[in-house]
Amino acid sequence: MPRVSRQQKERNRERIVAAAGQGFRAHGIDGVGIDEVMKTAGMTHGGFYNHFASKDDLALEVLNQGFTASLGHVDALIGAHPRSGRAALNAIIDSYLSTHHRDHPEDGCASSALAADAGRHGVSAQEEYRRGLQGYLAAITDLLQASAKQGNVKLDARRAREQAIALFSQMVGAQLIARAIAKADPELSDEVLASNSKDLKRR
Amino acid sequence: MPRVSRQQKERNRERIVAAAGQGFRAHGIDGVGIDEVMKTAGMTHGGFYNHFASKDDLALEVLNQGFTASLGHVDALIGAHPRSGRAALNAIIDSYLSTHHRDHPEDGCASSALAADAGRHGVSAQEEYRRGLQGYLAAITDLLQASAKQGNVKLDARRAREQAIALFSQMVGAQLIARAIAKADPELSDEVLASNSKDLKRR
DNA sequence: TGTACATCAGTGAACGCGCGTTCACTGATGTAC
DNA sequence: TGTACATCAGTGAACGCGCGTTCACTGATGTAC
Repeated sequence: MPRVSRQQKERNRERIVAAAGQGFRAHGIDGVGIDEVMKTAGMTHGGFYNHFASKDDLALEVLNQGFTASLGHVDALIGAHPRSGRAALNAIIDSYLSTHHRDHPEDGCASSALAADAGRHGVSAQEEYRRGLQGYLAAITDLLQASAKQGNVKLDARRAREQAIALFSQMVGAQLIARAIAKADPELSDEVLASNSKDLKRR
Repeated sequence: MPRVSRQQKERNRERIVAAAGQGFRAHGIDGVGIDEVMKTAGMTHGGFYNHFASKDDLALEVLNQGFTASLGHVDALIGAHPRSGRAALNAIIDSYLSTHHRDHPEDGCASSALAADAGRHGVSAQEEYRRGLQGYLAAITDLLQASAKQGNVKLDARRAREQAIALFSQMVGAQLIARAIAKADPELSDEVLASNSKDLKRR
């Protein structure tokens, strides 16, 4: 049957990245094979190397795209609350700490799903992670400043960034812990999400 | 040469668990093989199955022992500050968010090193994680209540637990993020630890 | 525009390696008398 | 206490499987004229 048009090739590449993104997030980079990724993308494994030099190369692309997608989601939430930084922040918190996000890491934030993988991978994977992280932090810092301004509270840039880091760290940790016990103790897992959500909104 | 005395066998088992604990924390459960664990423990791989039924079985033991050890460390820190819950809390925060802890996951907290692994493993691994988590939360809840009492602040049990969950989640998230970018951007990694430390102590 | 040829995306078999697990063997340990 | 035998912890080779990667092949796509 092959060969396939340039356009089709590009579509296929995107399907591979999408399939790998879901698989890697759900089961870790080492937890999913090329074979499975390609099958999910609707092809056989052999063609993989027409698109990527190696599995690591794919992982970099997944990190890159994953953060872009997540940041898009954050921007959409911000756009839905144009008048209030606080409301936008709360929407982000609710979305991030939802049970749905816990139960569907494959469609969720790359930062929580792949933090451990990035820590154990090479510099280039960490580069990608870093880029995504900076994006998140910038967005949250802006919201915190907007929110402070709207509430007539003083908040200098340094302090806003500090708080953004704290807030994001807490969301990531909460999600990881909630997932780590989701199967064994759903109630405790729910409690972890709920307590963090309450605490974050009180800040 | 073998066989070996009962006592020696017990010692060997402990060496295996210790070696696996360090390896698993540093590289993930899937990142270290039986062969490597046994070599580190000073034996050849064949004897492994005289001690454990499977690698998963070993992983459970590692989780179990790992949390016990970490909780012992926390207790020691608390013991060093018998008069002040706040001082003990700050000591825990400093220890947890130290660059040393970031750079030596193999000797560090099982909760941050193995959260992702637990989330992806079966119910029994999550059971162990849950047991350890409850231990941490109980210790922190107590400290928060002691600290509040010493400062003549009202803090009911439910609220103390809520804060303990938030605090611990933040520490775990901070460490995971710091590790995820440690090689690619040490400065940002340091900033993540420092900002979280400041923020946590302000609470 | 049509024809002839080169390119190359996807296929599926195969390779090589690592890893979890098994097994026959050995000889020191533990035990029964 | 000593002797004879059974047990079994560690050894190292081997097995089997999965996974990342390679490769010869095919036939549709892209291109040169």
